[in-house]
Amino acid sequence: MRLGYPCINRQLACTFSTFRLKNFSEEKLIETIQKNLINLQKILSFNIKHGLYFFRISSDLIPFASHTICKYPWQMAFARTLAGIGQFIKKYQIRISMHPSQFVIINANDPAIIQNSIAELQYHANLLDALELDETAKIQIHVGGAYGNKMQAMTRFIDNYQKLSLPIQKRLVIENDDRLFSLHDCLFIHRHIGIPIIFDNLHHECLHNQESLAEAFSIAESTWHKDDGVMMLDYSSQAVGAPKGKHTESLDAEHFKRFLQAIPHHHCDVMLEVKDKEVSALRAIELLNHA
DNA sequence: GCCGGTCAAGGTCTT
DNA sequence: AAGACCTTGACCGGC
Repeated sequence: MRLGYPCINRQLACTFSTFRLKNFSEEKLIETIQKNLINLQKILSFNIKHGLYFFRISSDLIPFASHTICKYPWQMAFARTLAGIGQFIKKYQIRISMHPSQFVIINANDPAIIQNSIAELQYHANLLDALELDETAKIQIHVGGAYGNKMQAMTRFIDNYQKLSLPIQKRLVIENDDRLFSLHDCLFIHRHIGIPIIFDNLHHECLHNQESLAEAFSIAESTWHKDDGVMMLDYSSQAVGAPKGKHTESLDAEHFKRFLQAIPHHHCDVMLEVKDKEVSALRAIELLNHA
C-alpha cells in the first residue's frame, strides 16, 4: 500500500502559485511554471524521504493551461524538466493522480460546458504525457450533475465518454460522490464503458446501497484492469458537527485503523484527504506499519 | 505590511 | 436568496 496526500505540502510551504486572469502574460506564466515545477520536485523528494509514494499533482501546476488565452507551448518549452520529474517519479515508483475541479462536467447539458471540460481534461492528460508516465497515472472526476434525471445523466456520461480522445480515456477514472452518484451508479457506468472506479470511503458512508466497506472495496477493485495499476482509494473521515461530507482537519487515528482492518487486503494506493496534508500522512504510515 | 473581497469555469444541498 | 461544499485557499488592490 502506497500512501499519499493531495497537492500541497505545508511544512515545505510548497504551494502552487497562480494569478488572476486579467494579469495574464506569457512572462508571468513562464515564471510561475518554473516556480511550480521546482516546488513539485521539492515535494516529491520530501515524500520519498518520508516514505510517501502516492501523490496528487495540483491542477494549478500550469495556470490557465486549458484557457483560450494560453497560446504558450508549455509542453515543448518545459519538455526536459517535465521528463526529468517523470524520471524521478518512475525511479521511485511513485503513484500519481490528478483531480480536476468541479467545473469539469462530462455529462452537462450545455455543449460549452462539455467543451471546456474536455479542454481541461486534455490539459491534464498532456501534463501526465509530458511527464512520460504510463496509464497507471490517473485523472479522477465525478460523474457530474443529475439535472433532474439521473438515468439520463448517466447515459449522457457514457455517450460523451466514448467521444473523448484516447489519451484522456485511458487515464480517466470516476469517483463515487456523496450526494448523487453512488458506487452502484458508477458500476452501472463501468459496465458500459469499462472505466475504473476510484472508491471514496466517506462518500460511500454518505451515499450507498447497503454494501459494507469490504464489499465496496472488492466491487471497486474489480473495475481496475492490469494496465490501470492497483486500485486507488480516497480516504477521509467525517468532521464532527460539520455538514455531511466535510473532511476532518487531521487524521482520525482510530477511524483509519478500523479502515485498514476492514478492507480485504492492502494491494491498493490510498490518498488521505485531510486538511493538514503531510502531517497526517506521516501519522498514517506509522499506523500502517503497526497494523 | 496586512486585511478582506475576490477569483475562469457548476451543481446541489442547507440555512 | 445566499452560503457552503466539493479539487487545493491564494491573489492582489486598497488601505
